[in-house]
Amino acid sequence: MNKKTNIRTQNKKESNLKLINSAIKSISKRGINETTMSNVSQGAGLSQGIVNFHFKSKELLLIETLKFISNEYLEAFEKKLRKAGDNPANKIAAIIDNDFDKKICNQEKIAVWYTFFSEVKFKPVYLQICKERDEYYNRTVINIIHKLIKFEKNNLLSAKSIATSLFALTMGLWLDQLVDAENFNRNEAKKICINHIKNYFPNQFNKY
Amino acid sequence: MNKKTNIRTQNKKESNLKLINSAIKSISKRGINETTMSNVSQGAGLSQGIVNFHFKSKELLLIETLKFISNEYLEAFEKKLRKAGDNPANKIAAIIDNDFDKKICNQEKIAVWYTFFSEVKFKPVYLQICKERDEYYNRTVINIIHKLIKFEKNNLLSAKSIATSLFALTMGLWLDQLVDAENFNRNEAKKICINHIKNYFPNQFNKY
DNA sequence: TATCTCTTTGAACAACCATTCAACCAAATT
DNA sequence: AATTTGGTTGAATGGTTGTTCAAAGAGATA
Repeated sequence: MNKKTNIRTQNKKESNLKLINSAIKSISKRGINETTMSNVSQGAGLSQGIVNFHFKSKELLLIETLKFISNEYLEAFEKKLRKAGDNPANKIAAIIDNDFDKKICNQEKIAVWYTFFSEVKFKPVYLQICKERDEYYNRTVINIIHKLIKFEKNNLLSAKSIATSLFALTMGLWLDQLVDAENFNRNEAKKICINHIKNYFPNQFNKY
Repeated sequence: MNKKTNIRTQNKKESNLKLINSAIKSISKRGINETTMSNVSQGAGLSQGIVNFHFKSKELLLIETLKFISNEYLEAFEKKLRKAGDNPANKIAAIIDNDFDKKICNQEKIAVWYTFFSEVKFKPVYLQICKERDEYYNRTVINIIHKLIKFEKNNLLSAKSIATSLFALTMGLWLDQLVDAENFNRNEAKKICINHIKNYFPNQFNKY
């Protein structure tokens, strides 16, 4: 029988996904320390020992969970970029749009991101996964900003610094959603980012 | 005998401080989950049961630790502001200077901040302490920006939004020091912040 | 249908760690 | 000097939780 239509393989994949989603929910609700194997398996509607069967250990489950949200981010990022066409200003706008899209930027996911951020200093694996995402973002943004600079000289900051600043601004606004949830506003956040970059390239962002 | 010169009271205070500093070190090295009472007491050169005597519980030690770095931040913030005089641009520059001062912005302290940030969602006490700091920062910055706007109309964003953006940018750059430690540069970070605000008020920041 | 393979169950286990506390000791009070 | 007060010690305790694994169940194979 074909491995892809194999019911067992399919079920296993499903259980895997259920467990990761349950882990996301639990981490965002309780944090990593108070997320237990019981929590995760119960949340997935499965039994105690199952997480160890699927992921070997709690640590490996956490790593897969981080990889999962990282991939989710990157896929959405690429998709929005492809849709944006060739215009560099539109591309930047698409990236900002993606970063504050409800699917990416919501209490649950942001809480999970920050849980992992807080441990990158002593968990090299977390650091590597986060860095890969960051570097991909930065490389992409730097390339776009080079094009913006070509059309509109900017003598205040380098492309690299502007990319860093946009990324930092985004991460900081994400944090706002955790610390100041009631006042956080997705559109306001987008506006802040757009204006930030518009200040460096007023002509190319005049329609925003 | 006067309570302030009382040797016991003095020693107790010293032990308290030693324990909090040891907690900061341990959290920044291992995170909260793997910071044990043994770790903390040993790091302070004291014995096992002592943390419970001083702080009642691990949770209360953590709360005091967060309060400690929060106060440290606010005190430095106020001090730098007082020194800056009345000019609003100088005041903003002083705030940025403080945020990336080595005493405030270093791997150890930032790691601790982010550890607590990551738990504000399910630890109301952490949230409250972080919020108090944030709100103080924001109120102060908004007031200064109102003055900047008076002298130099800005029709892109409100004072509130500009304050939010500066704070977010700062928090995001702090995060950079954790995730991209090798490339993080204190002066570059300052420059990014200054330029960000300079873009909104070019005339008042022309000397920066 | 019978056998084999892989997933799931859930009880048992072992390790870790926050907390407790009786005993000790040094400083304060009388 | 004698007594009281209160900070410190470190071993013992108890609860929590990640991990293991034998048994069971369900799908694949022949």
